Amino acid sequence: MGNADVTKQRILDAAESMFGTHGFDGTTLRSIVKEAGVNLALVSYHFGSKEELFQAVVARMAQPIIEGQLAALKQIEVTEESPSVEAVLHAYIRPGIDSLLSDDRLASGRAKFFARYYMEPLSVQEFVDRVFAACDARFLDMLQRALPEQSRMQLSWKAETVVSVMVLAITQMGRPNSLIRSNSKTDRERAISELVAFAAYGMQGVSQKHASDSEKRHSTLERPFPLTVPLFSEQPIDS
Amino acid sequence: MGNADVTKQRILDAAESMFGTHGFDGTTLRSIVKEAGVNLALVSYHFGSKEELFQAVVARMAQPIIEGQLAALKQIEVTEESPSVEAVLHAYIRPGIDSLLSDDRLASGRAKFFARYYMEPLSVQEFVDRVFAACDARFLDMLQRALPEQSRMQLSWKAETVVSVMVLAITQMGRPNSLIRSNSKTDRERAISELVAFAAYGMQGVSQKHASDSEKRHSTLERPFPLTVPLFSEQPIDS
DNA sequence: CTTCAAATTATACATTTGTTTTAATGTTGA
DNA sequence: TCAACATTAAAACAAATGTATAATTTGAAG
Repeated sequence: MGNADVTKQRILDAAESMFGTHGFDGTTLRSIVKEAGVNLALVSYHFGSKEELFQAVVARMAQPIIEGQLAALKQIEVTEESPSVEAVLHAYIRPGIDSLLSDDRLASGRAKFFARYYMEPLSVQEFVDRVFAACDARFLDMLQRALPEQSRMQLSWKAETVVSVMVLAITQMGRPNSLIRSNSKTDRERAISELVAFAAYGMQGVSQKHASDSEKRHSTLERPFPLTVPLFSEQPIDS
Repeated sequence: MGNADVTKQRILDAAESMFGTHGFDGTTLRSIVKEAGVNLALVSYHFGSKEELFQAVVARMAQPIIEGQLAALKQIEVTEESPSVEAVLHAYIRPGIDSLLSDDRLASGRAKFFARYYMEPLSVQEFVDRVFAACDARFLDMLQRALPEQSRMQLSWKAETVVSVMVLAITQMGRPNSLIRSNSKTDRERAISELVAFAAYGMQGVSQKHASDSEKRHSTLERPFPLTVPLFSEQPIDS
């Protein structure tokens, strides 16, 4: 019935906040149900176990992010022949920021949760990786098209870095001297712009010392700017 | 006596690994003493409590990092009049990477621990912040000298970002497509160079949209490259 | 109103946890 | 040798935890 769904959402809300603040092991089911204002047994009843509840929280949070990212990537595919680094990064970063901060009531806990589960134990990390794997792979492909001169390995660790930076920004939101001062539209927009700029510049950074590595021949430092690299390689991203 | 110190180090080693892998709440004292091969009561005997043991682990790990960073910063102060962004970042990143990965036997667990406690609950984070506060403040001051046109707020969140990126690199060490493939001197050197390059470029990135903010007047994008504010000799920061 | 399955509650239970204690044994320097 | 420190073993304990169960309430269909 409809009322059961309300209860499930209440539990998910509380779990999201608690898991984010105290981690998986540091969170007790009793603290969750207390914050949710429901009975302890309802967790088992609706979700089965603590672990399944955790997975439900991840799934609920990941869905709008992934959907937004895929939509933005598709938008780029159809509108731009050769996407710029900024465009790709923007397509990746904006849905993350917007989704995580959309619900004012949940923004803080949601940010903490998202940040935390990137550092959780292997089992948790692998689960999260699986959830985002398909979307991240497509993002990486697009990034490769925008930066064809960089090796896959370089792009890979830099892409992970972008995620980490984005998560950090959300986590620190509201703290003094943080990038996102408040969860307002204007602050979010500025943050997205700055994050994209930071990441785009960083992506272009190639070590001089080891620039003669096996995988790459050119250092972007040796070439004139523009960040935006013209691109002809076709290979459309399949569906 | 001397033997007691050995025992304490054994406990600290095991605790470092366990806390890193499973977090504070996810780690039991019994698992620690089992891995250390000592008796359970010795934790209370030598450290008092689980929390005090944790603090001891943090202190032991932070000390060489902070010492290395301060030494490198001092080196810059005396040798260069106007330090480059790269030099400052190098002074910050190298001691972190080197210290954390110096002991092969502990490298993996130490990296995990270091990465994890940046995402731990408020109480833990505040404790860690206190440990690194003085050193980080000096780093930020030096960075301000290298990038005088950027606001303190911008430098602050970007500096935090540098830490996060460094930690991420260490955490992912050894994984496929990660920046640090193995804990060898050459891989470390390359990683440091690439991290510095990434961070230095990112530091220069300033959002175009909001470049007319109250705090800053110039966008680095509007100026001709070079990233490097005058830098003549990249002399090795030895140890 | 009755019925009945879904939803919720209160309670119980077995485990694990951090911590402490007691007793015995080992180690080391004076 | 003496004495202080270090280590081990075993046990105990209260508190907290995830989970399971039986009882109760709810709400809508018949």
